[in-house]
Amino acid sequence: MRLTTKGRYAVTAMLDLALHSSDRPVSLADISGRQDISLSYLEQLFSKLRRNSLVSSVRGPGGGYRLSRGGHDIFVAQIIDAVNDTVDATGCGGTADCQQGEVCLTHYLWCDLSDQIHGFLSEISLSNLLEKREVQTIAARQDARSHNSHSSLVAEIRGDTLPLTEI
Amino acid sequence: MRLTTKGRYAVTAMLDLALHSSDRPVSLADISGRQDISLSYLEQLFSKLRRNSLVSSVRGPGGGYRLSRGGHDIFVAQIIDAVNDTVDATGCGGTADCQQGEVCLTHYLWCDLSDQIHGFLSEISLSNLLEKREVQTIAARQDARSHNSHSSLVAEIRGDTLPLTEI
DNA sequence: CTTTACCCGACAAAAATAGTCGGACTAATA
DNA sequence: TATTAGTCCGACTATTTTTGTCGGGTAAAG
Repeated sequence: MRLTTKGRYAVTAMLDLALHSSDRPVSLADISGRQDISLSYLEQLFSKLRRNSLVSSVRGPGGGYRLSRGGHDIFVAQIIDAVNDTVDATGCGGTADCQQGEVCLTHYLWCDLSDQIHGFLSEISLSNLLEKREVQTIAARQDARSHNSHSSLVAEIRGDTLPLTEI
Repeated sequence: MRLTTKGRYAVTAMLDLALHSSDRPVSLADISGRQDISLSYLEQLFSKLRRNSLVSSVRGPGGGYRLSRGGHDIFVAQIIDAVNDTVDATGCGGTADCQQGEVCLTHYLWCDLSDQIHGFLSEISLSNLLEKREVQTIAARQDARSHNSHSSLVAEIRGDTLPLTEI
């Protein structure tokens, strides 16, 4: 599990897709214009997203992409995994022949940590983000003053009460 | 919040330090030998760890590094943050002048997601890992057969019951 | 049959990662 | 006091990943 700008771009694009989905598919040019991601880069990302059956494509004029299933069934972790093809992450995988036992221990440790984050992001669906985001959009227009009103968005989604100490 | 091998190296090294801490400080050469991380790279990492007051150093023969405070008070998130100096992460920070409102929305979305992960990793201390890891070491020696016995280490630590679907 | 889009592979610039090297400085100890 | 084991530090480099660009395909609508 890696967390880089690549995954962020993918999540952003997928959210844009969910946000603008209707009867007509959404073209990458539209997403590119709205989200300020280069068209060619979007093509690469969506190629992977399509191969991982997160989106389906429609070719020709008026074509574009659609979510392959409902936004409630597409999770942030799936999107990030789809664009991060190098799932190796550790060097020695599974049957690990790292020198002594100790190296393997920290290796396993990291895998567990990584898996936990994965599990965490597997709980947040596109719909979760979308629904809250719509509310947020309206709220942002209504009181365009308090710049910190977004700070517990995901916490609200998950119903957590984490204190989120000092980022 | 980024999640790369750099952070993994740092966490691994810090865990090694906690594991071998006694009256005498631990030299980087020792950690390098045990964890198979190049000495020079460790020097870079520990330079940042020291500047972030996660470790303290003792120079001269018999010198090395010590945890600056108890392992129960050092958290995974702090270690990862310490070695990832580029805390920018988003391009437009805070007062964001991204084109329209929409870009800012996904921007904020990602910040929230990132903050959640950060909060998550802020709950796991070095001691948490160390304690469980010792148990794990013994367990690994006892039944060196079932290769999947490590799969819910962190879940156990946090008392979660996440189903950890398909990694 | 032209246009609009997806599709695809090769290429490339830029950044981050991972590691090297040489030379300081510091303090224990022989 | 000379040696030695360690941290410290900056510069340099190689490799990989990110972030694209480019050129040419293919499919389908009008």
